[in-house]
Amino acid sequence: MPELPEVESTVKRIEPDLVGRSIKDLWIGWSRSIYGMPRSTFLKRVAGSRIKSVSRRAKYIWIEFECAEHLFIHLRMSGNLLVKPPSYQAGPHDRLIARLSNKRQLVFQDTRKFGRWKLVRNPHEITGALGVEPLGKDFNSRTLTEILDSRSGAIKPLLLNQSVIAGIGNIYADEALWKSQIHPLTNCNLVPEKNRKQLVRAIKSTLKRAIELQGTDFGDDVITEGGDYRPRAYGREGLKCFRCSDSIQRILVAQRSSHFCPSCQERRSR
DNA sequence: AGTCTTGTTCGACT
DNA sequence: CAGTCGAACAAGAC
Repeated sequence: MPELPEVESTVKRIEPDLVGRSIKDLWIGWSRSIYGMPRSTFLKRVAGSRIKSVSRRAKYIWIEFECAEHLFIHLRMSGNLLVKPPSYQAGPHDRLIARLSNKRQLVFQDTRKFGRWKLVRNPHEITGALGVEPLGKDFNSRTLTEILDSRSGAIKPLLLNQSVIAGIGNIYADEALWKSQIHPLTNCNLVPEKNRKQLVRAIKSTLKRAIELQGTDFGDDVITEGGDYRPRAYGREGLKCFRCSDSIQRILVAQRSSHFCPSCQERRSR
């Protein structure tokens, strides 16, 4: 399940193969992977235009063309992007393949078909809806405090709200809360001062560490490959907490499974 | 064969 | 407006 670290890793991996190339043709295995336009329109709009940059904003891969078109790719649950040699033949989970000017192929694999490619002229159409970048300078204990004090609900759904903080998903939300010892149901405005500083540090360090390790690997996930990050809380229901050896619990918070240690993540709410 | 799980977005509702 | 809830998306595990 690609979140910010997996997206960042993907960008770093494919960027060198893409910059300076253009898209010559597009093979479509699942047309709904392209958001809101037919292949012909997509090709017409980027025809002959070289890729200027490949970057990341939140969980989006952002490909900018010299013709000032912007392609935003969201991997959702099972998406992955790979650059393959000219001889590569489409596999069963390949949904889109862009043939590049150097004959290599940008392959979009997506078992569950939730991922999307969206081409826009105005990048603000996508980025305008996104909150602060958690690894950026303007995410710090002062800005987090402003956010927390203006909210009444539980902390966990806030961390997942992309219009507030953009890029954290279910895995790293649980990880950051475990690290800063905050119960997922704690009301935002009741998070103690000292835990707020810890939370900012926990979010940044967890995301950075996961980027270094190229994300999290789940044996049961078909596509998401590689990563060496090992969760402390997420997916560890019934296993021992690495801090206090109590048993990690799983509960539903805003319909999302949330993993935490009942002993060292004290609940402050109600 | 049916149920459950998974992350995100969106619309309906309180 | 803030927040919750359910639906929808699709496939795989059991």
